[in-house]
Amino acid sequence: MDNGRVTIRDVAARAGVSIATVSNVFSGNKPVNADLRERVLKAAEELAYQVDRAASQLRSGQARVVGVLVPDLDDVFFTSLVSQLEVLAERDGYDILVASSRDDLGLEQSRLRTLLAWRPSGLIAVPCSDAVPEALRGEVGRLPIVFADRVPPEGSIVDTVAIDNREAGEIAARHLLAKGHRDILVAASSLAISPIRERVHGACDLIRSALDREPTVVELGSNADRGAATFRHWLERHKQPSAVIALTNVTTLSTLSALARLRIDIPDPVSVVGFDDYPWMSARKTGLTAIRQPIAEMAEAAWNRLRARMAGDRTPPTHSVMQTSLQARDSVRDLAAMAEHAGSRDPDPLPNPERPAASRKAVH
Amino acid sequence: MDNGRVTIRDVAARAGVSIATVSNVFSGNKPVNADLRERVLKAAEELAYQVDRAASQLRSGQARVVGVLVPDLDDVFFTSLVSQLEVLAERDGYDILVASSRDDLGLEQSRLRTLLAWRPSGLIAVPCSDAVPEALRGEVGRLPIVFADRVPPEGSIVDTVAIDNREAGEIAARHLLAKGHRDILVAASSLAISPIRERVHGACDLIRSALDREPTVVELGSNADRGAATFRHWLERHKQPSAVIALTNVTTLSTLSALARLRIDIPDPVSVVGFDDYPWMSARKTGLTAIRQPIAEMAEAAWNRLRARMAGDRTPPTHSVMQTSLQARDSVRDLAAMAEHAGSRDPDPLPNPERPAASRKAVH
DNA sequence: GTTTTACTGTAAAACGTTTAACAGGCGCCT
DNA sequence: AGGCGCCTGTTAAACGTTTTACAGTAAAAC
Repeated sequence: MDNGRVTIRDVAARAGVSIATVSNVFSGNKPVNADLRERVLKAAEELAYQVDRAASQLRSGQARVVGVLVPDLDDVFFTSLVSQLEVLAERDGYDILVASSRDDLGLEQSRLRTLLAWRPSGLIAVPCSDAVPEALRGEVGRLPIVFADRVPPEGSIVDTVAIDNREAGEIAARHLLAKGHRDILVAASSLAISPIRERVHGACDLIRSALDREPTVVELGSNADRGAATFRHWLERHKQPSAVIALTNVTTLSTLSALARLRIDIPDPVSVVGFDDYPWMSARKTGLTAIRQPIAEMAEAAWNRLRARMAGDRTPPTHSVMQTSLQARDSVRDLAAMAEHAGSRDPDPLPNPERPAASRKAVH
Repeated sequence: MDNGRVTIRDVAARAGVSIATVSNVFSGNKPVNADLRERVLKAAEELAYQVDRAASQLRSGQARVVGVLVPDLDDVFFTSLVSQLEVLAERDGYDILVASSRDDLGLEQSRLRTLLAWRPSGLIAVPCSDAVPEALRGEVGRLPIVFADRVPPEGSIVDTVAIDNREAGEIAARHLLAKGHRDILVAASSLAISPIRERVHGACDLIRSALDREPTVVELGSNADRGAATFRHWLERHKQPSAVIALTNVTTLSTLSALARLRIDIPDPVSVVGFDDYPWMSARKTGLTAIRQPIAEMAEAAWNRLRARMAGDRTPPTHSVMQTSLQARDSVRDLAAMAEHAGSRDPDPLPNPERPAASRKAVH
């Protein structure tokens, strides 16, 4: 109380006990008699004592803080992830240090280094490349690490949580094919990002095998505005597709912006399947049909894995793969039904060859 | 190198210097000879040494970490703020601990306490009530604190950064009045939040003085989906307004969702002025007219204030007030022009009595 | 009645830094 | 030549905890 910061010593003095006892009361490491505990808590309350985490961590090696690294804090997908993780961490008494790599490998390096300097109990990262970042090399065995969303397709040396990206692409493509679309454009953010590549492959392979035709792929980047400009440009000098699959929430935005700007309506003449599921997607006259990622479940899976590792689990890395599902709304036109109608065939409005996408995880 | 964690001592040994020298090389507190510094850096490099922030902070009292508390990490406005702050913090060599109060006073208390336990160098908070949170009482003089966005209207004992909420409401109302709207509904998130109250007052006062009529105010809460349901309910049992002012990005979403669900078009029969400026607002056929908050500038102002305080500034608290501006797009119908046209008067399509809203800050 | 055992509390030694106090070397001014 | 600063480096003492080793007491076992 002398200089302003009240320490364990002040509390001990006021309660008339040793500092070890105060420590035991707060850390719960050793049992302490009920009335003594009372005295200590009372003294602490009166002095507004708070254990100093730096000191505590220095001595014990236990940090109760986890680092969270994402590529972009302006992308709702990542902030949703962070939001969920914050809740889970808080529930378990952890704090989170968040850092953004802005999709830059150099920055990722340095952000990771500063995160590691805190000696966190764990790390959840959405890396910006396929490889394990250099800064993490030395830590792989030691520090609990979970990679989320962007994970090397061939499995990894650390625990991972991601969706089935290939399937996500397939679901989108299958839906459009079922609705009779044949001229499908695939809008990706960047093919340099492996999960995006997977989604593209999922969509393209399916389309190719169904239509025997190679679908066009455009890269719109990770910025909504620039992506919109790019896509507008593209639209102005190419034949209009009958449908576009946007493989990212940002590319969805880019796609919609460009179409809006060119006054091209949805779903006629152009249908759209978007990615992710956010409130703005249903806050429009023609609600957006989209591939839903189970973000909450991903966060939970990542957190649970991290918890297990932090609790000492030394089993080989696991790779959780979550299922995506199609949230059907109004942005896809049913060309098939129209064709049938035109040909005055059987009514049978929805010949639905889609398989129901269960949203549960499969652990390898 | 023995147990796995490499310390300053290992580096000192390998470089053949004292630990103080190593410390000086890394902290830069005292100058150290060029070749010695080289030796030290080389040794550190080889051992992959990283200074332990807990130990460093314990001894020096310097944390190089700031706490960031927001009410909701699922609200784009707050995550945008966090995103900007992360960039600024990174630039200046700080890390950020982020916590969400989920708009709950009790949780805010406990989150603040755990943030404070880190002995951060500063704190940027968007509090969930008007008052200075209990947990911060003791820190007000000591710890650099900046409140953002939600600040007590009468000024505060800590530095604050916010927009001119009253004016924001006025700008929205003025725009609608200028466009000939007379039946204006004000959609707020919660009147318990003081900045929202201010925005409501700004809009209502202006409308009242222009029309001599009390506008209706609805509270839609801070969750987009629940707000949409609430608003839908409201719309079903009240006379349809000619325009809606949504005073929050979330209420904007709620408003649009409800209208979309009821198949009510925008801007005819219902015009909408939204809040904030996000990509999804222009990714629609009728782009959304909205009140733009200068988030980047707010973050910068908050950070600069915090930096100054952290550098020892002891002057009385300042209160930055930023200007909002109207981003006009297509969601407001010009009833005035139509009326004129109908009366076959002068063409004069845009009698625009709005004052241009400069977006620069004023410091009190 | 003495020895174990169990239980609680304490003293003191860490933890890995920073920093105050100090020491040695060298140039500079009387 | 001796004294004074300045520069650079070292030693050792913090910082506020946790934790190990130990001591004292009471209950249980012999």
